[in-house]
Amino acid sequence: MKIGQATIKDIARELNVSSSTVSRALKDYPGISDETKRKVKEVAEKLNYRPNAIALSLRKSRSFTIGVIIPEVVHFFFSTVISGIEEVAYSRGYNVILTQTNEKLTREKSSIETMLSNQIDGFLVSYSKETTDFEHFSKLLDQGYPIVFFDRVPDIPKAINVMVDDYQGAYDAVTHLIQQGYQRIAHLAGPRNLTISQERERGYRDALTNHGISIDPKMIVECPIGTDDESQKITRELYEKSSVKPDAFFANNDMAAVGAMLACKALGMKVPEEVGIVGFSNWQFCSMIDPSLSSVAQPGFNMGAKATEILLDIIEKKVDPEKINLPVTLDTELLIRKSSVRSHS
Amino acid sequence: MKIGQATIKDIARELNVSSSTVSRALKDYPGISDETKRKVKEVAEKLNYRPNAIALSLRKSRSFTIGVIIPEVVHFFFSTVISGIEEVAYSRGYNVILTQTNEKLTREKSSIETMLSNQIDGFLVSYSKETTDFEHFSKLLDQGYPIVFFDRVPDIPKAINVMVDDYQGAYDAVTHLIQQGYQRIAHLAGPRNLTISQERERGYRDALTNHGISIDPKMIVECPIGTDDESQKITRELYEKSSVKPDAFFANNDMAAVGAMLACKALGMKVPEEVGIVGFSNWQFCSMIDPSLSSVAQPGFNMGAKATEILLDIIEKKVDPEKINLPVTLDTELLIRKSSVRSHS
DNA sequence: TTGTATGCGTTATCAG
DNA sequence: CTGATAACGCATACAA
Repeated sequence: MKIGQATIKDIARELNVSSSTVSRALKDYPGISDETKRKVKEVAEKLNYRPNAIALSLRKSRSFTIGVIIPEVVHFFFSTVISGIEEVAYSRGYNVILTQTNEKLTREKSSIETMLSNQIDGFLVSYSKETTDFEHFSKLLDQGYPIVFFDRVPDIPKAINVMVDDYQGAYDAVTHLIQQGYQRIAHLAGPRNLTISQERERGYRDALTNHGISIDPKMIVECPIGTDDESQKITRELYEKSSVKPDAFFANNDMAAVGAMLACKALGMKVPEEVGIVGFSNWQFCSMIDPSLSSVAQPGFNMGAKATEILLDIIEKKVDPEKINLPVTLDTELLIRKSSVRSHS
Repeated sequence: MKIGQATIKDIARELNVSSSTVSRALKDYPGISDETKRKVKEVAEKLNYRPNAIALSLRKSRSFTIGVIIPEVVHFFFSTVISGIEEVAYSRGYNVILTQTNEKLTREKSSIETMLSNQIDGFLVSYSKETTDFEHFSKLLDQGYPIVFFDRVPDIPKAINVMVDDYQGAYDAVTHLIQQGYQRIAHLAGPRNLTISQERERGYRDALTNHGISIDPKMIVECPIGTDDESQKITRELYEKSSVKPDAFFANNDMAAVGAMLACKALGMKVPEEVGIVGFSNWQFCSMIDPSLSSVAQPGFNMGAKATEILLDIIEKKVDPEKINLPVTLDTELLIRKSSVRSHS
């Protein structure tokens, strides 16, 4: 009827035994008669007994809950990561508490506080765009809290970082464009304070350099927001106000790539014949647009899964945090579609 | 140093007072000297005291945590809903525990069990495609657990349902197609056991009927999975194997709409000149594809926010569940883009 | 094989 | 104004 859930005591009373006996019987402790076990389990079933995880947490100082701090839930890549996290956590019997920071540092901090209050066993975090100081994380690490960072990872001592090989992904993408005969490849860069943006830019630069193409700073434009509108505007300006005339774009993300594509089309240029485009992330829509968008696929699900596995291994002391090969890097995969392939050079 | 968090007892010991005094001082109870309060707070600060939410939960039988059960995280609409949920929960001081069912009934049930074990204060659920029997929910409702269903809602007593006006959204979409001069409008329907699919189909039917167009059962095809591949195949078959030749599609979701669009293009038909297409959900990619896809926008964020507000109001007894006007329906908005607009009939 | 006592961190109740 | 005690549900060291 009402909410009063049955407890161990209720079972004990019903059977005229002590609650410790019930506790032990329920967990198949050695040294409890089969007869008692049977009866206890029977009554437990009858009363619809369900262990109180809160009481357990208090007792064990373990909540079997991990906290996930993420910039935005409504983001294809992050939602994919969450899915991987949830999957592994579920299979290993852990709960997932989720908060999004909306890219706000204050919210990042307050979420950490709340989660600490709730005695979570560990953190999985991808920090906000506002976060430039990592003191609040360092402190936790120093205190011995298990944290695994993913995707957006800080460069601080003891941090365990799981990331994709952004550098290689970018390098591959730009090399591909070069091989397709594109000569003046622009880069729509991401927010400069994020390591991932820096790595992708580095991959872009090295690919050009290693293929004997000199780097033109005007060809590198930052798209701090990352929407298609923004990059559409930036792309238009690149052609109209500047002397550079890119014949290809390597974008820091797919939205920016789509913006560039739309802008180029609007300016009367043909993709991929006149302009080649490659994005980053491989969002769902890549295969649905026309021409379909080549993109560097990030293994979001795997990243979430891997980060969670490491975190849980640390929590359960199956592994020594000091002994993990860092950083953990996952391979990207360049998916070549129509937007970057010229039938003939 | 190590994990041992400071507790009320630590503060009490440090000041040679009792823990009850500390507890009261921290909460600004009347009847504690300002002097004591000051000192307690000072030490609390110094020791970096943080209340143990788990102990509080045990004491109060309230966890300030709500459980969200959702089919898939990696889904634009659902991720939007989660965002709304998280936003409201955060602002009202609640945690969000998240699980995805991957459309599996067994997982739905086991997630409920886990959450009950964790003494969550209430549920927000959108059930799985496999769920046809709602006994597990009815039982909870009968026991007085607060549950608010959203999007995929069951037709059972006491259920509090938050949904979009799928009927009206579909009706508007089909009416729009008719007004654009399309005559043979097909419907790519969703899984039949979901109310939302039924409602959308009903809207489709009524729109046709009310505009004097008779309904051809062959024009209604179920797309149980909902991927673009599936609907691409189905669309092709519609033209090749069947005698019906639709000149428009109203799809149960955007992925299916894209599939239809791709299939039509592949068959050499022009969109929107020869075939009009309208989707449902207004995923991000709608504005990015060519031609841009008209779609019925669902207020996902608002749905999550609204559902959470209702749930928390019930939990905090600010509102009597019996007195809520049901169902709670949110308006859709038809976003007309290029895929359904003929310059001239 | 089972029972008793204690404690996890907090607060409500009752005394003083 | 403050302290002692019990209780939330459970697990375990120690006794029997």
